[in-house]
Amino acid sequence: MNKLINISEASSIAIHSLSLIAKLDQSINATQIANLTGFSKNHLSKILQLLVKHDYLKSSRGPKGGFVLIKDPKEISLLEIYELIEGAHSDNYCFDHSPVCPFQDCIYGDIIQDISMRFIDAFKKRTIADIKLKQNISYQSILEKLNR
Amino acid sequence: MNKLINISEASSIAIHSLSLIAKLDQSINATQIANLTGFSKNHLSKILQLLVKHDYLKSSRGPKGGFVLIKDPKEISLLEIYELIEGAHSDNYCFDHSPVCPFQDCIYGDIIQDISMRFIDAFKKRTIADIKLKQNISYQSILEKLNR
DNA sequence: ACAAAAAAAGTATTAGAGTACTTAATAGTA
DNA sequence: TACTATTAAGTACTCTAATACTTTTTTTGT
Repeated sequence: MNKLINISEASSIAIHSLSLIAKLDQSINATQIANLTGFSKNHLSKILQLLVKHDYLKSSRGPKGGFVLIKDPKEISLLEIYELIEGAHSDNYCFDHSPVCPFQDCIYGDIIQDISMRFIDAFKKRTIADIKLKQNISYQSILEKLNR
Repeated sequence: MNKLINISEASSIAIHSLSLIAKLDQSINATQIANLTGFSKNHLSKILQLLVKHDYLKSSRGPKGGFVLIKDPKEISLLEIYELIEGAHSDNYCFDHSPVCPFQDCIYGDIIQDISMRFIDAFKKRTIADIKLKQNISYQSILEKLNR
């Protein structure tokens, strides 16, 4: 199944992981995050490395190691994470092929600009702190899972 | 530059080509379309083949060969071409990894559904006939270019 | 010091899009 | 009727980005 919007598994992992880590006041390791979210541990690890390198997370190695958040989740927008992973994006859908495109305006009409704008707006406003755990999933129940 | 919306060069070629062919009452070949639009002739040819196979175009080989439209352009929506090329799309951005995702609702909020709906609506309404040539580009001037 | 755990770094595989090349069909011409 | 040029159709290759896997390094508890 093709996706209309380009959101790679990589950015999905980044946003999920940050949200989860933000809810905890102790460190959590890659295996635990993978178990809780269902992403592959390998891929997840790679993304977490990136988030460490960009100063969203602090990592510690060895037994009892793991990751903690070192930024205020209210200050982390989905957009900045999305762009960190996917790179900056453009809403120019002319493929730069034709110096003399014979068509008036963009053949797609205004829709591309319209929805790009909406997406960016929404992802700029929404922060990691806005993402909530299910109500029946308590901090307690997560900790229990971690220790299995 | 990454694109927010998944529109491959392939669907762009399909929509551009159909629109151009729709404006002509004589056949036009792949080289000519490539010259007018700036797409690579190779890629373009491949896409035109697909459109022939799906009964949007009729092709003829040999000298004076080329392509003509065999459907009413008012009846061809951008959506059907888009989906023909890209495949059916899904707006499920849960990557199907976790049977027990710990998050409430979708972490992205409602934005994905919202803009998917807008996109589909717009692409369903807009047809090949709606795509206009630039005002200063006449049928005549296209024909001139064709014969260079 | 040693062994186990964990992150980090490096390597390999895969899938899809786009490209290049080859084959088959057609029309004009002599 | 055969020859040649032209054009679409078909096939095979390449390149890249995303994801998966493996090895190395660091750390901690005994």
